[in-house]
Amino acid sequence: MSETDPSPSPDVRPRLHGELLSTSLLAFLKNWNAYGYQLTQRLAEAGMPECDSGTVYRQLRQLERSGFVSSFWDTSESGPARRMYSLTKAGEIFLTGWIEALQNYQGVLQKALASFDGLARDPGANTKS
Amino acid sequence: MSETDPSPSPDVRPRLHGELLSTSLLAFLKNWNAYGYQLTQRLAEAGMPECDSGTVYRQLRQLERSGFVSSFWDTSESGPARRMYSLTKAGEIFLTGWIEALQNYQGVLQKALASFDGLARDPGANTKS
DNA sequence: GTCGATAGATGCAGATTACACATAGCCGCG
DNA sequence: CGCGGCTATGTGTAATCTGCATCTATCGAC
Repeated sequence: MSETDPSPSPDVRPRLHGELLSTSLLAFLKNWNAYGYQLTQRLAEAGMPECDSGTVYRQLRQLERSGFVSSFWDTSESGPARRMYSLTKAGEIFLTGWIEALQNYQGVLQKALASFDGLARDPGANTKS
Repeated sequence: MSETDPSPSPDVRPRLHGELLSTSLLAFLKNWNAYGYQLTQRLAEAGMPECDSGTVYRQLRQLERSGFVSSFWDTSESGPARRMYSLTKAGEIFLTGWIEALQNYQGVLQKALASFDGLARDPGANTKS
């Protein structure tokens, strides 16, 4: 009971990044072409915590390297040139696969949380197998 | 339409790791004490793709360092000693926060996917601001 | 004693990240 | 005109994380 005090307090806030970030970008790019700055703002609005813009730009470049998005320079508007991104077919396929995997993951979480909810007994003698 | 051929073919399968892996472990440990080997198998059964056992062990040690789980050596059964893990209060709190963040993330995804679904028009003239 | 299954851990090369900082174009203001 | 601020993108670096292979050790069967 006494070790519920992690003095180093290591980042108790969940961070959404990695695949979560890149798939969010892909999702935004579905049905909508946008550039990095825009996506960064949109992500922040949507409630993504602490989205570093540098990371967003690098992720976009990597998504392009992976063939999931394509880009071109847009100089039609005033201001600095923008790199407009759009989702490719491969990106769409990847996104679909990810959403499936995510639903599976959620199912795992919920099943794990629901099992043994009130009856937690000997771990070695569970109902499985 | 012709660039849908990424020659390097970069891993088109979504991988669940990082926070997804660690939170799955936490979820399994809620209401259930277990050791690494068991969790690795459970994860694989649950459909987690490609769960490297080395990574699982390392994640567990790190979760312990973070104060989200605690462990002790269990030598009661026959066979090699097992390191039994259980969720701490901090781990529960973290897990709860993660689930909230995940639901938020899913909301972001779905909103992003739903917007402009059939009416994708000029990206510069969207309804936002 | 040897083999296989169980159980956990580590070394290493490569990838990924957060943070800070750098670049450049445009706008308004005095 | 000069200057600061906002837009927009990019990079350097240290720290972290990952997958794969490999290693140790215990036990039961033969």
